[in-house]
Amino acid sequence: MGGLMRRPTIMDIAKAAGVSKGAVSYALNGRPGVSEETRKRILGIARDLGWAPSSTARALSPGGRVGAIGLIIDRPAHSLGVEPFFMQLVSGIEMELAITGSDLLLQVTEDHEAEIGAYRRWFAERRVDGVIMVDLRVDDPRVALAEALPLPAVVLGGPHGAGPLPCLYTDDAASIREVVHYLAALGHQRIVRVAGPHGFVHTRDRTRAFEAASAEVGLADAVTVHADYTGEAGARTTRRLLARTERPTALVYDNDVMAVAGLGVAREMGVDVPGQLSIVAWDDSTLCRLVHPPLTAVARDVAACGREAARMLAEAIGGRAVRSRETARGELQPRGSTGPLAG
Amino acid sequence: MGGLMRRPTIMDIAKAAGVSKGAVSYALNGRPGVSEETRKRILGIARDLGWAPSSTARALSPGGRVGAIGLIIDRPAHSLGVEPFFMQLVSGIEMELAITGSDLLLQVTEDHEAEIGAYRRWFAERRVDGVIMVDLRVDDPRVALAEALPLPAVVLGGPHGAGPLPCLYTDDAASIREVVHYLAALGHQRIVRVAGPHGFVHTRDRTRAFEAASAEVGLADAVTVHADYTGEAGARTTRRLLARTERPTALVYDNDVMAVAGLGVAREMGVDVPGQLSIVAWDDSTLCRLVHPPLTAVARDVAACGREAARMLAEAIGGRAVRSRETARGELQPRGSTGPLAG
DNA sequence: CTCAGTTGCTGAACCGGTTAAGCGGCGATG
DNA sequence: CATCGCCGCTTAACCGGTTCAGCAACTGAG
Repeated sequence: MGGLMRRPTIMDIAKAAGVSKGAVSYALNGRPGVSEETRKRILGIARDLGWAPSSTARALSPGGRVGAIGLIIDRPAHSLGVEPFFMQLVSGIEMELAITGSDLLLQVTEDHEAEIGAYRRWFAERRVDGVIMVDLRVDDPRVALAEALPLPAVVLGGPHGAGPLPCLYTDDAASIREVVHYLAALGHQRIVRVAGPHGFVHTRDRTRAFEAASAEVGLADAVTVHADYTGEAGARTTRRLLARTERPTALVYDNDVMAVAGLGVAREMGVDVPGQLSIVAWDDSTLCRLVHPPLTAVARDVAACGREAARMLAEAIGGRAVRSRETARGELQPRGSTGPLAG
Repeated sequence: MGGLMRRPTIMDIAKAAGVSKGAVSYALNGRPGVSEETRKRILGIARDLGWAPSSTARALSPGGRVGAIGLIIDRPAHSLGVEPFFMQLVSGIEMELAITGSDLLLQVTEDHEAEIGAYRRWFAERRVDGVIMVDLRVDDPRVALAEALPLPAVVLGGPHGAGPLPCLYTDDAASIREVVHYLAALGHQRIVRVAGPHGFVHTRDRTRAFEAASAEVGLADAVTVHADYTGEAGARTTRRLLARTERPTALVYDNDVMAVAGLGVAREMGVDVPGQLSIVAWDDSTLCRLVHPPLTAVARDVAACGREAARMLAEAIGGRAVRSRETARGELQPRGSTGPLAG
C-alpha cells in the first residue's frame, strides 16, 4: 500500500485467481467459457483490485472500439461563446454517453477546411468511433468524406443534403408557418426574417418555408436578410432595418443571440417592443427569458436532440443500419416581445 | 484503389520501403538509427500512403501518452447553456492543443461526486494524460485525488486551496478593489454584490476583497448575497434587493448571466439603469454588449487563460515541475450600465 | 464400454506501435 | 594488420487487452 501502485491489468487478476489471461477476459466480458463460480471469483478480485479496462488496449484488438465519439463546432470563436445551443446539445449527448461509458471529443474549428482535416485526423489516428455532424451545408463535402473514410456519422439536420448518412431532422417549415400565421393574425404586414448564412441547409429550408407561408397569408414580399449568427451582425442588421422609412413591424431571427441583440438595438433607437416592433427568436434558451421583455421564441428540446443523435450514432457504430428520424417540432412560445401594434 | 482500404500501418510502410518495422518507427519519430536517405524515403512513403499513427497503439507502449486531456464542467445543465465563459475557455484550450495534435475530452456532470467519479474512470481507463480543473472549492477533494491517482492536473483558480497542484490564478482582489473605488467615486454608498455559491474559492476570495475595499472607501457594510450563477437566481435575488426600502444603488454580479438577468429585472421594475441603479458584471462577454445599456464589466481574456492552462498541463504531463502562474488581471470596462445617480 | 459432444480452461497469436539488444560492415586508430 | 567503435539496420520483446484453436475431463447416448 506504500508506494505508487501500477494500474492493475487482467494479468494481475489472472495471477491472483490462479487462472489464465483468457479466462479472465471471458469472465469480465460476460462471455461463455468459464464456470459461474470462477466468474464470480474473478469479478470479485477485479473489484478488489480496482481494475478498469485500458481503453487503449481494448481499442487495439481487431474490431475494437475506442469508446469515444467526436463533435466539431465550426463557428467563429467569439460568436460561439454566447450561443447556448451547443452547450445544451453537448449536455444531451453526454446523457446518452454516460450510459455506455463513452466519451465526447469536442473540437472548435475556425473554418470548414480545418473541420474536414480534423475528421480525417480522428479517423486516421483512430481517435473516435464516429461523429455527430451539425450545421449541414448545401453540397456539404463532409457527407462524401464520411462515406469515403469510412467514418460512422449522424447528421443533425437535413434530411435534404444528408445523402446516405442517417440524420435527425426537424420540420422547421411547420414552425415557420406557425410563426408567420401568428404574426399575421396580430396584424403585422411587414415581417422581415434575419437569417443565418446562406450556406446552411436549414437556412435555405427556412427561407423557402418563410416565403411559402407569407404567400399563404397574403403578404406581398417575404424578405429574408442574412447575418452570421453573431450579436454584432444581428445588431448591425437590425439597425439597418429599423432605419428604413417603411420599417418592418416584426422581425424573426434565426437564433437567440441575434434576437437579443436586435432587442437591444430597438431599445437604443427608441423603438418600443412590442408596441412598435415584435420580435421572435429561434431556438429558445434562458437567454430569451433573461431580457426584458422576454422574447417570444420557437422552442425545441435541443438536449433531447443531442441525446437522440448520440443514440443513433451508437447504433451506426454497432454496424446496424440506422433510419433517419424526425424530432419533435419547435413550438412557438409567445412571450412579451410580440403583440399587435400599439396606437 | 477499388475496395475499402485498410488503414495503413507502419508494417505496410516497412514492406514498401524494404526495411523493418523498427527502422520505420525510428524514421517517423525523428530518432537516430536510420540514415538520412532512408528516412526521407520512409517519410515519402508514409505520406503517399496517408499514414497516421494509431493513437491507441502508441498509447499502449510503456510511457506512451494518449494525446488527450480532459475538462469537466460541474454546473447544472440549464445554467450552463448560457454561460459564455466555458466556451471561451474551451476555444483557448484547443488553440494550444492544435499545436501538438492533442484532443479535448469534455464532460458535463450534474454533481461533484459524478465529477470525481469521472476523473477516476478517465485515469483507470487511461483516457487522458491529464486534466484541467475549474471551479476550485474550499477543501476541494479533487486536489488530493489528483495526487493520489496520480493524474497530472492544472487548476484554473487558487492559489489558495490548490495545494501542491500547479495553478493559474487571477488577482481578483485587485479588480474588486478597482470596481469598488470606481463606484464609490461615482457617489454610490449602497453597493451589494451578487456572488456565486459559497463553496468556491474564488467566491470567498472576492468576498474578502470586497469587504476590504469597501472599508477602504469608508462604506459601512459591504453586503454580499449568494446566488448560483443562473439567470433565474440572478433575477430572483435582484428582485428581492430592489424591493427593499433602502434599495442598493449599485449591484456587482459575479458573472455575466446574472448581471443581464438583473438588468432585465430593473427594467421590469421601472428602475432606470444607470440613472437609479448601476450594474457591473464579472467576466465580460458579447452578452454584456448585446443588451441595452451595455454592461460595465470586469473583462479578462478567458481564452488566453485556457490556452495558458493547457500549456502548463502539457509541461506537467511531460514530467517537468510546473510553477503556478498569475494571469493578467481583469480590467474594468466602463460602459452604459454605470454612472452617478440621476436627480 | 465406446464414442461423440459439451464444459471449462490454457496457450498463443494478434492489434500497431516503441524500444532495448544484437549484429555485420566500415573507417579510424594504435 | 588487428582492434575498437560507430553507423545503420534487424530481431524480438513488450504494452493490455481479445479471441481462436486445442485439450483434458466429464457427461450422456447407444
